[in-house]
This record gives sequence, C-alpha cells and structure tokens, in this order.
Amino acid sequence: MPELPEVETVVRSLAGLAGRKILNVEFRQLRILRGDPDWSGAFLQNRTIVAVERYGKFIVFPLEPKGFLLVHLGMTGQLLMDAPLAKHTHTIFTLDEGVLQFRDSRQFGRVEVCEELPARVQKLGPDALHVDFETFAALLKVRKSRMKSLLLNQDFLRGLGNIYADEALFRAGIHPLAIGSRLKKDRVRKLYDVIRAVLAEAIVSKGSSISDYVDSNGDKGSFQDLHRVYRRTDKPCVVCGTPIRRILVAQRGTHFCPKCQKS
DNA sequence: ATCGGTACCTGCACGC
DNA sequence: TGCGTGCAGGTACCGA
Repeated sequence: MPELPEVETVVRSLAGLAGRKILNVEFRQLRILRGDPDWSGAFLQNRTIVAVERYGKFIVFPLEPKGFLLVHLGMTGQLLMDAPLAKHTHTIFTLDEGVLQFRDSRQFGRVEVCEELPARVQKLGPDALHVDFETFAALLKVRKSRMKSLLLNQDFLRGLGNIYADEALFRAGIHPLAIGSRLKKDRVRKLYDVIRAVLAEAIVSKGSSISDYVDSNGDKGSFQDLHRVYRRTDKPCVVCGTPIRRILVAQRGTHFCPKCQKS
C-alpha cells in the first residue's frame, strides 16, 4: 500500500517527533523486527529522535548520540501516535511525550535498528522525486526489462510502487510491457516529467487510501479518487473511452489503456 | 549481473 | 451461513 506519497505523508505527520526521547520499546511480534530484540531494545532506550525522514519507502529516524530506527510499512503497515493498542499492534515505542505504535495486519512491514544504514538500503536507486533527468535517462538506457517491472524495482528507482507505476505509465502513454532501453529520448523525458507530477499531486492529496492506509493521525488520503487506471479494470479510459485492461506483469496486477499506451 | 518466480501474512469480496 | 477462490499498497531470496 504505502508508496512514496503515502510514506512522505506519514513522515510529515510525524515531524513533531524530532527531539523526543525513546524511554522504552516493546516488541510484541518478533516477525516484523529485523534483528535481535534484546540488542534492538537496549540500543533504542534513552536515545533521542533527531528527525523523521523518508528514504524511498523507508521511514528513517536518525538518533542521538548515534544510530537509526528504520520502519518499512510493507503493504498494510501503520505508524500511529497516541492511538489505542489493537490486534495487530506489533511494536510500542513509549516516548517522553506520547506513544508511537506500529500496526500491520499482513506483517510484511519491518522495524529495524542499526548503527549505519544497511547496505541493501544504501544501494537502492535514486529517489523517484529527486532524481535529475540525465541520471534517470542514463539508468533507463541500459535496462532491458519491461517498464512496469523496472518502475517497481527499488534498485533502479526508489519510491514507486504498483499504483504510481501504473499511473505514471498511463500518463506517459507507455505500455507496461515496453522495454526500457528501447524508449526514445522524448518518451523518457515524458515519463520522467509525469513520474514527478503524479507523485507531487498524490502528496498534495495525502496519498491513496485503498483499504488500510492512514497517516500517523489516522487520517486517510484522497488520491484514490484521482486514479486514472489503477483498479479501473473495464472502466472507460478517461482520455479515449477504451475499457481499461488488467494484465499480470511480474506477478502484479497491471492496469493500462490498450489504445493510449504504446510499446 | 539481471531477471522472473515464489514465499511470506491477514482480510475482504465474491460466487455457489 | 459457510466455504473456497482470488486478490491486495511490498520485499527477500532463489535459481536460471
């Protein structure tokens, strides 16, 4: 669920945590903790949260005097401030002011404590919202995979997921099965521009809430009302009226207009 | 080095 | 009502 716009919205809603001290942490479900619970709990105790940042789809809490708390929301993860504990509350952070909890019904999300950002996180591609055009074009030029797979690949570009990959390819008029390295420069430019546009618009709408997504105050986003192809199978294309098709690419539901989107 | 397929979970909508 | 099926915002890991 949570892709770049949703994670950005959560991060912004947690900005007030800068300066808060972590007094105690309770790991109720160890599956979602990456690392040793005793070490992680002891490391976090009495550390101060310096800031709340986004790294692709990761939420990063830099700590003083050192280290990081990382949270990935997976498909259904939620970070909530001062909310009631619930069935799927897996981690409870007691702060000097307030309580932060991690909930995740599907348990695909992860909480991780580290002294340095792990290599697998550092090696992710450039951020989808901040990459410059020349870098984006150069990376795309050497990729032979299908565009949909490529946009989902965080090692290529970090931040996009299933919703915004489909929405961006539609806006760019590019077929999800098109091969990256074969795209002409003007189409690459168009794709670059619409990726930034759709992400920026989604952030303004505070993300897309399909079923679970909420920010740390429990508020839903509204960008789902502005989706043009995602989960609009058989509905008319907003541009040409052709029924939107759904196919599987890389095992993910992929929505596109067969008339507007060309290889 | 890249790529595709599979596994990991719970919950919901749907058809019978 | 209940059951089986398919689907869901993600990533890690495996083998080709």
